[in-house]
Amino acid sequence: MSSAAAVLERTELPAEPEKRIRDRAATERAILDAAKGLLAEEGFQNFGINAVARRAGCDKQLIYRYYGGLDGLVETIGADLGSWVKERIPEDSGGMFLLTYGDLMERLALLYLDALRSDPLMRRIVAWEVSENTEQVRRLSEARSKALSQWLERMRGSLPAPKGIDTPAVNAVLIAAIQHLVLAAAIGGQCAGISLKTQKDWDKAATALKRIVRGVYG
Amino acid sequence: MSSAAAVLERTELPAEPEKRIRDRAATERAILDAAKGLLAEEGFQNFGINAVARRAGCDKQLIYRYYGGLDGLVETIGADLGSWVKERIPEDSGGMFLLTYGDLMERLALLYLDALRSDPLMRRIVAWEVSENTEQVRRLSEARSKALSQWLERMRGSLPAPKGIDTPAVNAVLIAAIQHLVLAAAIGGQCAGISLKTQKDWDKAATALKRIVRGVYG
DNA sequence: GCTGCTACTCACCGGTCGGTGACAGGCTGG
DNA sequence: CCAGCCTGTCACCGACCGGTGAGTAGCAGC
Repeated sequence: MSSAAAVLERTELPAEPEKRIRDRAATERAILDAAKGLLAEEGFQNFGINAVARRAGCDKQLIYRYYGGLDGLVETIGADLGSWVKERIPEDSGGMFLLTYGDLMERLALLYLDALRSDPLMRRIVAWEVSENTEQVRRLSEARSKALSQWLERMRGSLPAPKGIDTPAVNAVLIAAIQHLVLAAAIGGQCAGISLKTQKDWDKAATALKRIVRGVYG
Repeated sequence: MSSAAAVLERTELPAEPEKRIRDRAATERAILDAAKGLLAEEGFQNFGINAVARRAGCDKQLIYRYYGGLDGLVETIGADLGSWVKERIPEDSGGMFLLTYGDLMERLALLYLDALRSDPLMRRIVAWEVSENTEQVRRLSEARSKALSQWLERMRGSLPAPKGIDTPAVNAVLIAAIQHLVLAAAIGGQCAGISLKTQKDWDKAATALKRIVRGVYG
């Protein structure tokens, strides 16, 4: 074992992440970013103290010190979900007037579909929610659903709900459908027999979704 | 350490599962049952060779020998899913005539909802499918979707599909909705803001589902 | 009784997990 | 200058993981 080999190995390592030296804020950020990235890329299966510390390039002890362990870290991620919503709320109505409840829900469904499709972290969190029933997941779930409902509320504005329809139940079914479609697609590229890989596939799914929304809400 | 203590401990153990002695078939069955039970009760998180062997009351070596490891065992579980369908297919039409495609899909949606609700193993498998993308899960997923599609096909009979509607896409959305509702309910007792605990909650969800089906298919 | 096969158990491997305590080095207030 | 704090490192713990090789109990045929 020559020192040359060691040097080679070192230089081969990808982008030695610029040693933070005694900069707590930067370290905390690195840990949080590592946690979010890891969760988004690997899922909750391999999400653990050791993995996060490895990815953040610091000692796991710091995670205990700064966040009080994995639970605190997850809670911090949950607290960030509020900002997720804010980033993704389109403030305008996309240039169209939402005259009816059907208009609103169609737009909302399609927006939510795209938002979830383009956000691996959120997808992993949703998958986590339906797979494990621990305290940390419950808290995360609560944060997510709160963020979502705020989003819905904001989109809804002052539009009156249609009479004679249990809108919360119907909307829950729609949301459930969207979430499951996106989860299944992200994992296996298909759901219940239809392929969900290309944009064309997604267009068909979106059309079906629109048809369903219009079917109930007109 | 007196032998009395050992005896006490032994008698305290729950239902010492009647030592199978050199009965390979029984051992194989015990392993398979343990695997299914463990998966249904604990989920895929803690599903491993050691846990299955512990529950089956035998050495994990036997799992390697008889099933070729966890993968083979999972595959065997998948093969059993066909029988799951057969057990749950109501051969009659529930005493009603299914005149339209809407009739069929409504009945099918409600049946699938109840079937999933009452089968923890199937729920865990669905949750697994949207959480992990390994070969074993893919195979399991394939077996499940095949069993499901056969079920649908059998229910459908010779009813013509409505024109002008992308029925596969619409049905996929419906199936997705059902699966996600049941998964979310089984974990947290709610989904997208509505509670899913009591039978009354489920009635409301079922009504919403019916309304949606009738909205698209008439 | 001996041989040989099958069913089965045990002990151990390397590795990773979450978690903790001790310690080194730099910065800061005095 | 030094004491004390803060940041970060390191070594280590017990538990569990999947996986393997060696060894043991029970039964058949001869």
